[in-house]
Amino acid sequence: MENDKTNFDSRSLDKTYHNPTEATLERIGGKWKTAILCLLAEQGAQRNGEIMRMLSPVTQKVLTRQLKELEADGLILRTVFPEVPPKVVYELTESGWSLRTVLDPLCEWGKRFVKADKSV
Amino acid sequence: MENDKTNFDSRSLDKTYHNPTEATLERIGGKWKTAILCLLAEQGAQRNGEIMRMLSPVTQKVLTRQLKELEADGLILRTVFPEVPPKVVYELTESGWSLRTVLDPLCEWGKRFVKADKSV
DNA sequence: CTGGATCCACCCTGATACTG
DNA sequence: CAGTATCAGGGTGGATCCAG
Repeated sequence: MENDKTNFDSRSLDKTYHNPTEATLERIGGKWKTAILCLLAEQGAQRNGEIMRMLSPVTQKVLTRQLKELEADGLILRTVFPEVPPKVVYELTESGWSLRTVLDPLCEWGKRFVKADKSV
Repeated sequence: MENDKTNFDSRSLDKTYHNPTEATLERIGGKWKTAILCLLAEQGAQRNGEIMRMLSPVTQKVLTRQLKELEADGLILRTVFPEVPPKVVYELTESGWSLRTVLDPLCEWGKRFVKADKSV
């Protein structure tokens, strides 16, 4: 009755993809995931509060979920420092770093598209 | 009362993106869009029925919507041949072709991830 | 052959309030 | 500071029937 949060890590087991791109998009497709990954890639390890501030209007709950999913997919590493007050740091894993080959073009194309869109 | 279908092309006007990647993902993020784009990139121009068969369990309505959105975003070109029976051909535009720089890494990473996932 | 119209169901996101 | 619980809303995919 409390394992209704683990639905996101069951997809990688039985899912059949029509296209390899689906596998990627399912992992970075969350609304804030690419922003998180880019942030960690550019700024290095960040605390929860830092990420929250950088992503402006994201709520704690949603951010936590995105982070948990990213962690479950092995893209980021979550480290808890046993201190008071609590301190949690997120950073990219090796697999997360390998996403730069995906995120960079994604970012580049987005910038070009938006620019072209405005110039019309 | 009949313009409730144009909601998908209004996002590019007022949307503020937290990250350039969002702009890209919003255009290729549909469930079948990457598959469509990859298909058109690899197989060239295709008819509606062809695409439908290639993407197996997609329904006509959903496929049509994805195609319309891709067309509205200027990624594919829709050509109607005034024949009986009707013949409609979809093909990539220049902008659509430029997406290969995004789709290729997306595809590559997906293949590697799935493979690594299974090898665990 | 191609595409529109409905109705439906699910998932994801978001707002708020609360806990350690 | 970090995370959870609950509830509500919107978007999106899907099944089916209908039309040119």
